[in-house]
Amino acid sequence: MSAKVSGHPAVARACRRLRDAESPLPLAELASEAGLSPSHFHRVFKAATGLTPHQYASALRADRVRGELAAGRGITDAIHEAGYGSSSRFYEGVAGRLGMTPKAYRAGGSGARIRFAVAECSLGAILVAHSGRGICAISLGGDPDALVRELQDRFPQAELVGGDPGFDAMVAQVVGFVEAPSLGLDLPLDIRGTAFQERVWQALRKVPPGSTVSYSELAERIGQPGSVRAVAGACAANRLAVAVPCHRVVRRDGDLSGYRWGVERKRELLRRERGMPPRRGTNGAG
DNA sequence: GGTTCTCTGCCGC
DNA sequence: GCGGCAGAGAACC
Repeated sequence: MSAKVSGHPAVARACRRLRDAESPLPLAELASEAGLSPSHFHRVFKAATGLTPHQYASALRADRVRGELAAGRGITDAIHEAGYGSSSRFYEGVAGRLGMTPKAYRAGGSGARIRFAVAECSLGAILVAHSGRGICAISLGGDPDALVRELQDRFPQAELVGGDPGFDAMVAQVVGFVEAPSLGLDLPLDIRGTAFQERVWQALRKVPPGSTVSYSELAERIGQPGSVRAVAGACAANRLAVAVPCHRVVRRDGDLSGYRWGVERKRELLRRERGMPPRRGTNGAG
């Protein structure tokens, strides 16, 4: 277990440097501060964080924009404050980071179009939502209406489009994946989180079906053994059931801990992934 | 459109 | 574990 986080104080320091830096830091500079060659530092950093230094830095910048926008700052100011040299550069990459324009983001998703559908699977109702970039929500529950309300709460201003017939094939693919996670999901995901959350989610996606990790193990895997609570928080913030397999995180003592979509569903997912027969009475439906 | 930087794979120590 | 290099691709101007 307590896999020692192989000599990564350098990485932690680099992360702090990136956080504090006003302007982008070149790889060579980070590496020399870490006392490593650029190529080796790059490898070590990615192994520890799940992101390359460059990806990590842009995730941080996007965090800052989100923070500035959430604080009600003007869009141009927010982009500038976050460390983007020019707004055109920000807009080039923003679709990927925010999933929508800054104006739309600030307005709670207004103008964004989110297609969704609710289906039945063996775990009850399942909602799948797509932002145009990728799947932005997969949620499970007993009551389909509640799932839709939850989506609406999350994107209060977005235009939610349901019942799109062209959407069925994709939903079927997601349902198939939920029924058998080991098959993998061959669809792009629209994952949106803070830099830290994205690291945790990356690490989660590397946990193979049928196995579990503890929160502290996960914290070690992202190179921050002291951040167990933050890791648990990031797991809890996951919006993509099964695709980001937060159900594979359990307490060290074997306790299942919690699950956004119901601890019974977590139990059932884990049973299936271990090749055990499905249990009756888990799903709300039949 | 050219240059610089990033990123990865591979090999050597 | 670490360095270095090559080649492809992305970022930047």
